[in-house]
Parts: sequence; C-alpha cells; structure tokens
Amino acid sequence: MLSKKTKYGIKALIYLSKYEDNAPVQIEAISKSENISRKFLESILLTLRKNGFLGSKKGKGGGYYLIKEPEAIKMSSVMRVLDGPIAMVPCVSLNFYEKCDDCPDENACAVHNLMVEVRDSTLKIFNNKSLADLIK
Amino acid sequence: MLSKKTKYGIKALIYLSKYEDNAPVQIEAISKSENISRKFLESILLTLRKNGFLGSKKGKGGGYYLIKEPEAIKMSSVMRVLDGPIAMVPCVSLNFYEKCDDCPDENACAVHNLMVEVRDSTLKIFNNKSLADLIK
DNA sequence: TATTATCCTATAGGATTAGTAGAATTTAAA
DNA sequence: TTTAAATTCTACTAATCCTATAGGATAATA
Repeated sequence: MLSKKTKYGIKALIYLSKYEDNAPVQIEAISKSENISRKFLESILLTLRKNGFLGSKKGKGGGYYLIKEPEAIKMSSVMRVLDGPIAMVPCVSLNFYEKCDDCPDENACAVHNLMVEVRDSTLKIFNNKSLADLIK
Repeated sequence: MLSKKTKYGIKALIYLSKYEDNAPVQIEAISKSENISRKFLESILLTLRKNGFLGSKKGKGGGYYLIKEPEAIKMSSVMRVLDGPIAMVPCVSLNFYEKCDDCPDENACAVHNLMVEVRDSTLKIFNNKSLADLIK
C-alpha cells in the first residue's frame, strides 16, 4: 500500500512543478488545492526539503519551491524518501536490504526470486518516470 | 510490503506442492522445515483452506494437502487472499476498489495513472506465475 | 515591531501485524 | 471403547506503524 504521506507528497510536488518561476508557494495554498490536512502536509514538505527536493523560505512571502527541474526528479527517489523501500520484501531491496531470519538460502527461496521480478518491473517504471512525465 | 503471513503462506504452499500424492502433511512438519511459528502458521493454513486452496483432515494422520494442481494455482489469487489488494492504491484496485476522498477526478490524477501502470506490470507477473512455476 | 510563514518536537488515537493461549472437535488406532 | 493426535475456533495481547494534531520556536519581511 502506498501511504497517504507519499500520495500527498507527490501531489504537492506536482503542484509546485507548475510554478515554473519557482516562487515560493505557501503550505496553505497546496493544502487547500489538494485537500490535504495542513499540519500533515507541513511535515511532508519538511522531509521533502530535508531530502533535497524542495527549498523553503521563511517569513512573509515565504513558502516552498522546487529545487530541481521536474525532469530531473525521478519517481524512484521520491518513492524511497517518502514510502521507503520499493521492494516488497527487505531481502530483495537494493537500498534497504535486510536478511530474512527464517530463510537459510536466499537464492533457493522461491518467494525471494518472485519478488526480485516484481521489484525489477516496478523499479523500471519508477526509474523512467520523472515528475515532468507525470504532468503530461 | 509483503506481510509475513503472505510470505509464510506461499512457502507453505510450496512445501505442500512437493507432496504429489497429496497425503496430509501436519502443521508441525511445515512449521519446522520453514521456520515458521507453529500457531501463526496454523491460522494461515486455515485461511488458505477456507479460500479453496487446501483441504484438511482432522485427527491422527491428519493434516493439510493441496486441493488443486500446482499449475492451476495462480500467484495473483494467492496474493489477493493473503495479502489483500495487489494495487498500491485502492482507487486503482480491480478487486478491492475504493474511491479516494481527496481526489475529485481520478482520470486527471497523476498518482492514479502512475499506479495503474505499476499495478498492470505487477499483475502481469502474478497472473502468469503459478505455484508450479515457483518451484522450477 | 507586527505579521506571516516555516521549523521542530512531542504525542495521541487508531489500525494493522505477528503471535499466543486454550479449549473444542474430529479421527484413527490400540 | 478409550486414548492420543491432529485440526478448528475464538479471543486476546504486545508491538509497531500510520495519520494526523498541538504548540511554541525561529526567521524574514514590511
């Protein structure tokens, strides 16, 4: 399941990418336009900023703005920051790998191998999809 | 994330599919071989039985056995029974559809359309993969 | 200095997950 | 007919994660 956090985060990024001049947009504006709880969105934008997707400006006339070109923002990186691993099982994750404690041999594990396939096909989509592609 | 329930369930199905004569296999045997908590596995096998994948026999010499040919068990159906929806978002699910309450127009929603793509590619894998394929 | 906005920490409530306990029921074999 | 072995069923619990919400601190602008 995609968390609401992720869904809201992507929607916010899309909203921001429409302001090509990169003028700061206030949380309130995004929150209202996309029907997202204001305080919740606040925390989401904060993590997007901390992870290098957004810049922010405090005080009057402040807000959030995209720091990179929409073409340069891959969905795979957005997903990893907001939703965590893309793989369905930690033992198959490229960026969040963890060994299963029940499974003695990964290569012999049918579940493992099945999930590798799923990961690859999902990753192919997220890697080839930029924020700019989403808007088209 | 794939739940442990699902992971264990698939492993149990694989274990059972190796007994081609379909003689009942006891929970205890599966539990030990696959390192799965006995009681937890118990409840998993029960739902697999209630959903037509397994048969069971009580009493001495009893246990669980496959009710269908491994070739006839599609991973998509196993996933749906144990893990729930295959789609990452309810508004994109074929079997567990639910409307988003924040989104006025699905077709105009970029997240929606992205997740349709992911669903299709994942579903393609699960639909074309049978229990028998997993063992090869 | 007043106002506007983000920044940050903490926390609450609900849902889900993973697992546990224990008694009831059924069956086969002694 | 008794006993032992197995599933079945209901209910419970502990831990974790998700979705927010609260409230004050901090910074920038007019």
